[in-house]
Amino acid sequence: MDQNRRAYRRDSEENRRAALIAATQDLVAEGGPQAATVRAIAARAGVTAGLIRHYFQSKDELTRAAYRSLIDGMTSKGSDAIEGVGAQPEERLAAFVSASLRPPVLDIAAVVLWAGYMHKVRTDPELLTVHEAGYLTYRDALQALIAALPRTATPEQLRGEAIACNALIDGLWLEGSILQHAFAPGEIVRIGLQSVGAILGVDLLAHSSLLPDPGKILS
Amino acid sequence: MDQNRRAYRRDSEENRRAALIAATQDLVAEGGPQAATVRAIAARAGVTAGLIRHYFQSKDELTRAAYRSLIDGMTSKGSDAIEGVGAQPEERLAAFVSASLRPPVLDIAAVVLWAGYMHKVRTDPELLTVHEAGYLTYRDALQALIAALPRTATPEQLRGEAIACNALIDGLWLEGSILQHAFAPGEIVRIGLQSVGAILGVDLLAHSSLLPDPGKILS
DNA sequence: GATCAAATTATCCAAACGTATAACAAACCC
DNA sequence: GGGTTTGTTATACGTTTGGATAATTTGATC
Repeated sequence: MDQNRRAYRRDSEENRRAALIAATQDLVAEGGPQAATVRAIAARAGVTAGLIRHYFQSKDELTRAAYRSLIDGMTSKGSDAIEGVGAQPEERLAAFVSASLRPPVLDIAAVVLWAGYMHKVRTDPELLTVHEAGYLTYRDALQALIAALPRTATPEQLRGEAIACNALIDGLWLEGSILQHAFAPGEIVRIGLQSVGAILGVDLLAHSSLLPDPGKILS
Repeated sequence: MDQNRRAYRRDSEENRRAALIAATQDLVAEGGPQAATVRAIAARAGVTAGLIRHYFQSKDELTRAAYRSLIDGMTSKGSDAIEGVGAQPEERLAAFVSASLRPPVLDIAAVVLWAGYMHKVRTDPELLTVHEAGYLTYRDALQALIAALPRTATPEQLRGEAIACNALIDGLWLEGSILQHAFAPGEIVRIGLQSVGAILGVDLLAHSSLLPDPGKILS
């Protein structure tokens, strides 16, 4: 037995894969794609580099898995927010929009992480599929909420409105995250609700508790 | 004289720096930040790697210069578009919006290039300043066009509207570029004009020649 | 046309990269 | 509790990285 050999505990495939994916995301968010080397990922996950290739065919495959995990997480956050909210359509839409424009979604680390994968999304057809599926899932959820509003709208109109509201949220998410100091607390959410309302011809501000937890916002 | 030594011509500092910056942008757009190695950049620019350090203190400084160049180029495209357009406020705003949602701005390579710098923007205070300056320049130009509309609006309202319209354009630019095939030709521009108009309470579609060059759009 | 500063190339270096493979040991089975 | 499996570590390899420095050629000056 080698005294200098590192002690370790076996773990389930599930846990190891999750740990490696989380480590990858952390490193990309902190230091960009270049920081996510196999050695750094392994160190962050508390294992040695060789183990990566035991669970993933290559580093690229780990990268793909990490991107899938990111997209799944981000798109689900929106839908999670409308669970437990009242049945009033305006209220539900407002909750959906608000959740996407507040931490942990509105977060510079999330933007950096997302942007770090952009190039691979363009290059790798599989990742483009993941991106598109995530985008459409989110947009469809948004469109369903819009369709539930007490208005009459053609399918074409609904599609355009969903695309526009989605884009508005994306843009606010981007700049609100990157230039956090350039906006007042709650300003991004307020502008989002106001503008989505303007696009759809409804008043969302009236149907949203602008400060769902004032204590936390001030802290 | 070494027969094998590479032949070369002297060039102005201006040209060399521009060539190196252009090569850097090309490579980042094509293969992501990792593809922009000093050797690849030099090869693309038609020189040898050592020359980079002759004109830039380090690779990082070249990277910064390339990002500055990108931001300057993108923000100016919007303002360029309203030159020569009639004096009618709606018409000018429509031209500004349209230009930002069409090639060469609406372009997956531009998005990938922009995203490739995201991490450095977060890390490097100098790049964050460049980003913020570019963002504010564009938004201020937008706000000036909005202020010129035949309406009455408070400064606070104007600020919010400019932020919202800017975000809407950003979001449409992003998804319209990445998922080009998911939208009909001209759909992004139409949705942009329609939604910006809805936010501001004016009809931009009526004031824009939706197909400024139908032949080109169909080709 | 000899001189000379500057532009450009060539070469070298230590470090870090992803990957491959062999050695080891922890948990499980019977 | 001995044997087997396989999760995990250790080590090595060839390549590429950004940076430093030396050698050389260019174009301008006088």
